[in-house]
Amino acid sequence: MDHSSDERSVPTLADVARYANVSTATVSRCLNSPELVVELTRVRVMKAVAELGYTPNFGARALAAKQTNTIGAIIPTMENAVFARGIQAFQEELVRNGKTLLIASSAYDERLEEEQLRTIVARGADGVLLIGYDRSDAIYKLLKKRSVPCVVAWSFDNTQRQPAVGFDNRHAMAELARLVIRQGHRNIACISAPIAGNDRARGRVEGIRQAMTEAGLTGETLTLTQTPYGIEAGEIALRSTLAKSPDTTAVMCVNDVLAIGALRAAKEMGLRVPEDISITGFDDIELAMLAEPALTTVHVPHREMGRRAASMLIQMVKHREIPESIELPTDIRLRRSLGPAPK
Amino acid sequence: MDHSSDERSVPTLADVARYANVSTATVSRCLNSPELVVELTRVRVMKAVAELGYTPNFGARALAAKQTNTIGAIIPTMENAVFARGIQAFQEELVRNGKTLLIASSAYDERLEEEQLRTIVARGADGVLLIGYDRSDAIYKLLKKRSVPCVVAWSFDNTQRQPAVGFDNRHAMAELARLVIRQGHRNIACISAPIAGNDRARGRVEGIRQAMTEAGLTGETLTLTQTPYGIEAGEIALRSTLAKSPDTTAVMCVNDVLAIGALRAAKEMGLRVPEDISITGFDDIELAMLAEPALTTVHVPHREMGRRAASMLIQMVKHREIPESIELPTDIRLRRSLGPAPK
DNA sequence: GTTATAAATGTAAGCGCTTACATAAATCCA
DNA sequence: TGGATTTATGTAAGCGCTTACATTTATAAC
Repeated sequence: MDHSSDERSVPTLADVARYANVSTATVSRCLNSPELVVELTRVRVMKAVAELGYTPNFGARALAAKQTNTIGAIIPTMENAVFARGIQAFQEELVRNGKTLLIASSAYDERLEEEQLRTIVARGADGVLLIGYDRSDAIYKLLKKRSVPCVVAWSFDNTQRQPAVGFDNRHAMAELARLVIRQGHRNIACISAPIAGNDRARGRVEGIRQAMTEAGLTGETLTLTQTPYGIEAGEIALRSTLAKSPDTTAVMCVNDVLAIGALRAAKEMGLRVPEDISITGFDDIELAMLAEPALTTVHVPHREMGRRAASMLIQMVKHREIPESIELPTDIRLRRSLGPAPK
Repeated sequence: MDHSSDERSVPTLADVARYANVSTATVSRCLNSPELVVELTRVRVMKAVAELGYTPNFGARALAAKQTNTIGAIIPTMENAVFARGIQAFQEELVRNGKTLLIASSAYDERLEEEQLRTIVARGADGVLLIGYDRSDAIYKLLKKRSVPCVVAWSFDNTQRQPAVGFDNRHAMAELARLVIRQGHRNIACISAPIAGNDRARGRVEGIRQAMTEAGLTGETLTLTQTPYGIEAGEIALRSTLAKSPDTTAVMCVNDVLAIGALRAAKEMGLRVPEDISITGFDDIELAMLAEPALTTVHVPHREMGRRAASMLIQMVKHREIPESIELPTDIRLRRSLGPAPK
């Protein structure tokens, strides 16, 4: 079978030490703080490392050093381009700093998120990235108890204490809603992801409400439809929205994917966008620009968010201090899908 | 300083053992092979675990058990929706089996891939997922030396020895090319990702060539343009393709993203698709159906691929045997972007 | 050339867990 | 009922590394 422990087997620190004729401590130092070892020795040791093809055993290292150089991230799903992009940038920044990414997805499920966090913490992640603030207290407590630094991304709210890198969802959406209202829309509907346990979606919906109130649209209520993620889900949601409120002239979606679905459903129903109905999104994924008509949406700097979240986390791990949260700007991309309200 | 059994610090196995008044071995058994422990004791131990909030230390466990329950994956980039989707499914299947995903991205760079693999292996991944066959021998050797099981995804080629879950890129693209040729196209061009070190792209290009040869299109040579990934890159590539070969009537792209770019450039240049020029893609991402006109492409079951790759890897880790590779079917989605060749 | 000081290396004690082996308790069978 | 099994638990030896501390060697200061 596989007697993998011949002389062929995986070399250990001790093997390298023997081969280079030094102590294990010296080898360890060559690897971790080379400046403590005189050049001559260091060269000899490195040669031994190379010749034996030695790679440190992670478990042993973690055990002895109480540091894993691993950062965990729990995101709702990678299938959402927005997260995929942010996480890609996050990971690149980690690698640049010698960290590895441990990844898990929660499928927008709070219980699953907690479970995943437990395994990530048990694996000794030095820090964790979480999406949005909303989650059970148990999670924050666990993090605190194990003193694992944590940063929140995709949200920014200065009433919250968690360090975050994100943007103000409510504010960004309110801005867009004001624009919609300025176009004369009064019967506005919103298609949202489920807002329970999702402060990003909730913030966006609240933003619309806020803008409506500001504009004195108090008689009209906002027609809100909650739905899962996906283009098809957006299509269905538009139909049910129009069934509920046939007078709707503008549909604001909390993300571009739902908006694309809504756009499609509108076309299928023979409605012209934006002449008969306006539709807006959020995120500004590539699709937004490509849609027909192109989608008015809120642009979010996903890559920058990922990158800065990584830096922040690395700082927190290194210096054990709580940094200032970072609020990133968003801006509105005005495109054809938003037009004046029909008479 | 920290007498590790204060109530404040992280509890260890020994703490649990003391609390439950059993030996550490028994606690360990309760956690790993509960059937070896009599119910009464087990209940007591589990209660202790819960009350102390104990979580096993991963490093220690890995060190002692020589198993990490971690699976690594190195993908070119998560920003490509195709990989994001496959990896999401891969990860879900891992979690279902109690494994965690360690993820890295290579940015299509062979050297980076090797480096990432080293760190993943050093972290004791029990198995690794790689995309495509093409890579330096050093990588396969490393894997072999450390006897880390590895499966290749997104490619299937029964002349290769690596276990794989994928599809035959060449064959799938040849099929599509035959269709294109049957529509009367003779001046065909291809926009591809760089084919060096990318057997998927290369296979697809070869598929086109093969179909052309079969059809006796030997005089005509295939105009090949290689370009990085991205919609914009696709646009630029189309322009340069048409500059090189103005007679081109069909442009086959090796993925949908490039095709979308090409589509857009064609429109900008005032060309009608498919009346003036036909364009095809590969992957069948959501965008393909949404494009105007909708994109003819090859549908690939990305999620299934991810899921089955995970199962295969788990089997390999558990039973230490080399499984049969799995060839997944692809099928052509005929949509408006492909039409008969103009006169 | 001492001796004090700094630099380089070595020694060995864990880190928290698993598991082979030893021991004790429970069950079986003639 | 007493030994032979079987079942449950305990003991303790590592797993491969880091690092405090001890020791040796080089350098500086006089």
